[in-house]
Amino acid sequence: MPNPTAKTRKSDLAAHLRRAILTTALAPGEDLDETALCTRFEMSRTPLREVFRELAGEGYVDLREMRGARVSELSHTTLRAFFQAAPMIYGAILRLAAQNATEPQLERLRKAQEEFRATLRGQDIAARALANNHFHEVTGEMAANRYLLPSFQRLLIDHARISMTFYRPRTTEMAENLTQAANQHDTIIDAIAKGDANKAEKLAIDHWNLSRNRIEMFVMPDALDLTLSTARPAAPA
Amino acid sequence: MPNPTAKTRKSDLAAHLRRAILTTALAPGEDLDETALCTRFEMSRTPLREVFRELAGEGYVDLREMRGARVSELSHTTLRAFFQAAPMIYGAILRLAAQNATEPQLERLRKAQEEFRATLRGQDIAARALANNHFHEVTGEMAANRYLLPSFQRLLIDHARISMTFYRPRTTEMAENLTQAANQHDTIIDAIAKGDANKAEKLAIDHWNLSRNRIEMFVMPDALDLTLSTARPAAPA
DNA sequence: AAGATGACAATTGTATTCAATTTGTATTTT
DNA sequence: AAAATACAAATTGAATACAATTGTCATCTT
Repeated sequence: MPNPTAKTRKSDLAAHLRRAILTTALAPGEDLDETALCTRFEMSRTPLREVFRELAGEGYVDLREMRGARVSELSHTTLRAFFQAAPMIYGAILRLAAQNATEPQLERLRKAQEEFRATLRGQDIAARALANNHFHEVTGEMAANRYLLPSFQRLLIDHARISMTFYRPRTTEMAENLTQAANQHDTIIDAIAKGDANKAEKLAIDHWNLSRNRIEMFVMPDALDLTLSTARPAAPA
Repeated sequence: MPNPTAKTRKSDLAAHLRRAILTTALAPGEDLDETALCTRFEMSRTPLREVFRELAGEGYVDLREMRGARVSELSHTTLRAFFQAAPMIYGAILRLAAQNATEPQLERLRKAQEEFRATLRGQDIAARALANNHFHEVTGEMAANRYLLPSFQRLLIDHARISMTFYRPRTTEMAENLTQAANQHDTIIDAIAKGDANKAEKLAIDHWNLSRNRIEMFVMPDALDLTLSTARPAAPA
């Protein structure tokens, strides 16, 4: 073998791009320079462009005719679609996860949660977003439903990016919110381990409601704008 | 322009493959020969392989390392996942469609339904599957939710293929079942036109239950195999 | 004769080259 | 001076040539 890295260069590049996009190191809408990445990862344009198409299929990037690849957009309007779909999809994912999870998968979920908690003690919000993303990806695997997975993974991509955009905990209130999320992860693990599908589904919905509150705290710093949220329960005081 | 077809060859190939896969002219699991398709569509391997990756992202084909592309599998076990996900996703799609549909979209939906009814009078089951597929794709557009769409489109792919595999109406009973499906399409159009989200969601679930019954009529000619469907209402006598 | 080993053929992946399209810039025209 | 057009540079798409991998068949060994 002439180059020991030859075989993994493509997956390395894909992994790198995924991480960079999830952490918004590559911002939504940013375009990706083919030639720059070619030199950086020491490969020709052909395999690189194949990686682009692969990532496009997963929802990480958009490909435009004769106009190159760019990181998929994260517009204001997609937030609405996001919170419309997220509770339902994730409810279904956790319901199925509770029904189908294997012991090795559960072990990996516990480990993912451990690593997520570790990031709570630090200040690296990118690491935190990735750890949280990984936790949820494991639950997606557990569900083992090829029809739900593509939607779920798109939700996870944008969830990570929304986190990076909005969740920079400044107040103690928001820090508490994070701890609460971690606690929810624990109860989710518990429900899956017990095979309690109904509880798992309910916990999923709670988890996303918490997420929504956390975003609303940021998007609407005070209760000035009442046109968007009419009759919702107030964020936890 | 040296070749007038040059620009559309890729989309032509993609469209051809999609149709062939939906109608099972290309059977699930069948491998796709690169060189054969290259000569058939008069293009080099580079753009062809890009089309493969594109279709892989949409769920039409599977790409295996160093082992070529093949039409995505449709195993017996996926049927279970299919009917677990379909009612929920399609319920959500029709709910959103009722909320968001525009008048031009409604017009296209009515036209799609007309064409579907036309296929009921003929014997071309491939044309029927494609027309039905198109009807549902329009509803997917109406929903305009980028998170739900990828799952929905995968469901539609396999729904078309399952139709081609199982729904060859031999008995009058099954022909009636098809007419019923067409009638449901009409009521769905009505609910969307009126913006009745609750009704649209309910109709979606009914529609898939009818689908499931139709499949069960075929998969289980008599009630011998009870491991898959335990306590469900019997198929319409 | 059965299994293993190695060479060859077929297929897939990558690099390079060439062509077509877009974009930015400069010049010309009004 | 502003706008429009033409030209050039940069970027993207496709084709061909080349390298690496896999699978098959034949031969050799036990």
